[in-house]
Amino acid sequence: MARPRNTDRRSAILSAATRAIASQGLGATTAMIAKEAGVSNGSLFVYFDTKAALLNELYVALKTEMATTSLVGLPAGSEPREQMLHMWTQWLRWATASPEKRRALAQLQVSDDITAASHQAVNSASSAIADLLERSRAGGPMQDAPLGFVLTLTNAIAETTIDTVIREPADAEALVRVAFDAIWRVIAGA
Amino acid sequence: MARPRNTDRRSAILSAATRAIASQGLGATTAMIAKEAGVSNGSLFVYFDTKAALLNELYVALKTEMATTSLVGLPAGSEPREQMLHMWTQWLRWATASPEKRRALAQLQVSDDITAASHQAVNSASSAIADLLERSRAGGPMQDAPLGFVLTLTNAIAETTIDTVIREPADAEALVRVAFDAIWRVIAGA
Amino acid sequence: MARPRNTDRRSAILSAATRAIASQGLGATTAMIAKEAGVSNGSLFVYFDTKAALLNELYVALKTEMATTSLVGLPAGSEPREQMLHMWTQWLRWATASPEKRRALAQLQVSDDITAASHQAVNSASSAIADLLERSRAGGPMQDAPLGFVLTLTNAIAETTIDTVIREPADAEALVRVAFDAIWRVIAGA
Amino acid sequence: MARPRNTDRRSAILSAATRAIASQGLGATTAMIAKEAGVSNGSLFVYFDTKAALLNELYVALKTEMATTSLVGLPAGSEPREQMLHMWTQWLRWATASPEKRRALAQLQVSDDITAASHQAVNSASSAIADLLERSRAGGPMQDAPLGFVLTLTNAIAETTIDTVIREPADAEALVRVAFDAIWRVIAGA
DNA sequence: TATGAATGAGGATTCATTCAT
DNA sequence: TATGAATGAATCCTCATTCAT
Repeated sequence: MARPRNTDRRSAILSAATRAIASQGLGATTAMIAKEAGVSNGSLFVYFDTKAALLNELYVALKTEMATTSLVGLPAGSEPREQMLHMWTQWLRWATASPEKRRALAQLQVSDDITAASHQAVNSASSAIADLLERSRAGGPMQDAPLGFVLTLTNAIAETTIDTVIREPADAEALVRVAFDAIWRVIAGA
Repeated sequence: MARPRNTDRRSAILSAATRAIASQGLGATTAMIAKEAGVSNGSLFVYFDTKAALLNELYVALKTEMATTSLVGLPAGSEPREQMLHMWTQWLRWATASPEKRRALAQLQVSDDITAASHQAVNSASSAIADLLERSRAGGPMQDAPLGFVLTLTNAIAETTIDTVIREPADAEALVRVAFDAIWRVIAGA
Repeated sequence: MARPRNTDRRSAILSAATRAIASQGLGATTAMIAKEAGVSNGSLFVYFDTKAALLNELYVALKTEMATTSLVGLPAGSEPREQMLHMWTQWLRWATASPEKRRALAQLQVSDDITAASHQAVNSASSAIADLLERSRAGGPMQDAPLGFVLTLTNAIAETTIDTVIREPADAEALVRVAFDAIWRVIAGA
Repeated sequence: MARPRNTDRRSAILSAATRAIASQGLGATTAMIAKEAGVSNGSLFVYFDTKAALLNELYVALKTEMATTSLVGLPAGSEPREQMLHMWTQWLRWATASPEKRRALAQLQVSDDITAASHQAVNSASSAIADLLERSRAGGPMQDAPLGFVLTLTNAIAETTIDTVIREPADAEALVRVAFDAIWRVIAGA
């Protein structure tokens, strides 16, 4: 049952789940999600074996989308700092343009339902980001730390920034610049 | 008169809740918690009106304990960096010594059951930390950012570090040092 | 499409509730009612949002049935006394034929769970009875009393009679006749 | 444990139960009642073995008080109608002066917790009333009906009247007179 | 005797999942 | 395939009653 024809329905459900989780948290019921998707209760289980399966798939989809979007139009030949800044800007654009996706993702990230496999899948999906990070930290104070740590760290800072911006969009621009400088200091020193 | 209300029981429940939440997540049932505390199902509700009330109290207790412990023996006259380092060390010591408290706290932090009042209570409990942060960033690149942002940012970095250390305690010492330098770079520049 | 919602099931639950309440009182649990109806615990809540909702619906259904039955075959052109006697006879027939309905109704009538709306709904359902009562008391000693009072009074006498008849069916016939005369004396004098 | 010294406490509890039941219905918890009585939870069970025991005792006490009060100052040598009128007046005075007792009694009367023994006890307590009723109906249309039936019937009419008066005290006086005439018509004819 | 802490058997309700149509 | 009715285990919480003090 895991992959029937109608792709629209699948994504309708995933999209509904995003909205439901953003507003109700992980406690959003499958009934709510189905209703939000304009689909029957039972249909949800035609497309996803389990609520957990839905959650995992949504997590991977959201995180992958985020990674992909962040890399769109990356200036190929530029310096790492330039590229990081580009990524950072894209990332924030995505998150502020889709606050519901961001909120849902934040919830999913800490859920016990997300399997190690999903976390793994996401990691490999963001290998391009990892590469960029690798190049950015070369010769810097973080060069000997585990790459995973640097990744998570960057992610944590980014998410904190995003959440602050979403909550108080007043001085967003300034804040975003300050935050990028902070990230760069973390990764590349000075 | 009557059997006096047993303060041990209260803390037994809080402590059991910590363990249960650390291992089962916020879905840990009141029955589990009561059993783990060696207390009857109904007794839990003698001490806490509601599961949410228990969660909130636990959150405040844990976070306050973390803040208090981090400040124990703070070298009064020293430079901000010295003091931050001290706090950082203490913080990590607490977290690594009590991984269950750390895990429970991580879950509680994102729970919808935690009221604004509890978050407020915690904030005021950690005002000393805020002060230290304020002094540390003076004249640095973060001096104009909202203090709350700097606080959350520091917190995020710390927690990421702690989680990594807990997961892979191999090169803990080195990692901790690297992470502190990163934090200092974020807050104070250079 | 899907399994159509079974109307029998609804009435099975209502009917089971009647029996359960007749024998156990309003404390009859939803579990008992569901079991008695040959339905799962959860199904009860598919048909009734709440135990209180079930109770209210049952109350209205029972009282309406009682009113309707009492009016079946009412001799249209007859004198009020004739009509009242007819109603009285039908009423008693219904009550003695369905002692469980009568007992359940007695309990529901005094329940705090029955809303004003339900009481209202019942009132309008028994407007034909009210009309008959109005005609019967015309020119009699009760002509200036509030109609609601006369209605409740009649109801109280009827129910007392019914309960006595159900408890001791020995001289039912005589008792019923005596009681009717009493009612008529109350309403119409002489 | 059924009858310890301190009579004040006993009656404090009974009185508290009256108030609690009047306002909360039979669902009033023993905790509520104890608190209302200014007595500890556990003490209630020193005086009454069981909640049901408390309820039964309260029922008997209330009903007995009602009967006794109704007979105070009964004009000894008068005609039955005169005596009935006196009783009726006293009864209504008691009920309107103590609406909480009346409300509690109404609830208790239909409770499954009240044993047959309690109902029996009440009957014998109101034997004087029964006597009066017996004399009143002599030679009338109710002379051959079971005495118990006539008693319950009278009671039902009285209670309906009381409830109406309590609910809408506007034309109380007129209503009370009309109702008495109705009762007398029921019992003694014309 | 008086207290109120402690108990644990329920009780109403929810919800992921199954299944008849 | 799509539906939504049906399920029943699981959950939080209540409350009469017991018992240590």
